[in-house]
Amino acid sequence: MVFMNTSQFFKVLSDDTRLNATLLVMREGELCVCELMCALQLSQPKISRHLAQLRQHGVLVDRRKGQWVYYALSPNLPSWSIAVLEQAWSAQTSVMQEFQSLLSNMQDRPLCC
Amino acid sequence: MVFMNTSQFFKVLSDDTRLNATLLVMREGELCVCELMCALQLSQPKISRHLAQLRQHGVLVDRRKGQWVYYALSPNLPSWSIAVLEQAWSAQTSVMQEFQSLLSNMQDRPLCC
DNA sequence: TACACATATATGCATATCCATATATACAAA
DNA sequence: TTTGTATATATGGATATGCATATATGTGTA
Repeated sequence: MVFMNTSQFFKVLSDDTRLNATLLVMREGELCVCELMCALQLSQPKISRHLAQLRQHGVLVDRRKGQWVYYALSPNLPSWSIAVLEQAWSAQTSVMQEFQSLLSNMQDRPLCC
Repeated sequence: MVFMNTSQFFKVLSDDTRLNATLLVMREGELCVCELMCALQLSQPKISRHLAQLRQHGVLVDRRKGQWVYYALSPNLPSWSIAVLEQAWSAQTSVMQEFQSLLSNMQDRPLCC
């Protein structure tokens, strides 16, 4: 779904799981589902379902590599939504740093390309 | 409710009525309920309910003047949320201009201070 | 002044719809 | 088969909305 109006974009970001996953993916470049499970400490079906929503609304794109599916920010996002995500990051910095810390301490982390 | 986390802020803006009302109020400075009814072409109870939500979440503040209740952006909004609203305006400019046009054509518009 | 009425806004209630979540299961790759 | 990921289903809870009504203020009239 390429087209998205403004309130729909906010709606997609109105859930903590989706917001944190999006910001973490933005900052890290690309993350697979198991990395997000570890960083956000959430169950696999829960993460997966929210990632599907983000994909369906054109916020994230996915790419399978072997057994893993990696998610990244969509290259088609308009500049205003990137700017909104940057503002959200600035409002969330301290929380996001905890997620980054959990991620960097992850055991058996799959190697990104 | 002064404190608001990031996803809650997005949730408040995730509805067209609330988003458009907030942006219009931001641009016009202060608007009463009947002006918003006219600009957004929506019923009074519907507008009133959404304005109440915006007030309860600290996005708008209200001020009664005679029979009218005027709404304005809260002076306590953090800068990142102002920046988000500005981005939203830029994403919505053409639609918002139609609302501004309806507003300027309103008959018997109450005089703002 | 007192009273009736009009206008602007808010709210209680009922209802329909949407959303998040858990559990279980399916699919895909190694 | 095992591991990683997606999805179907059921369920509880939140949300939006319409209708009717309440409240608050203003206006006119006697």
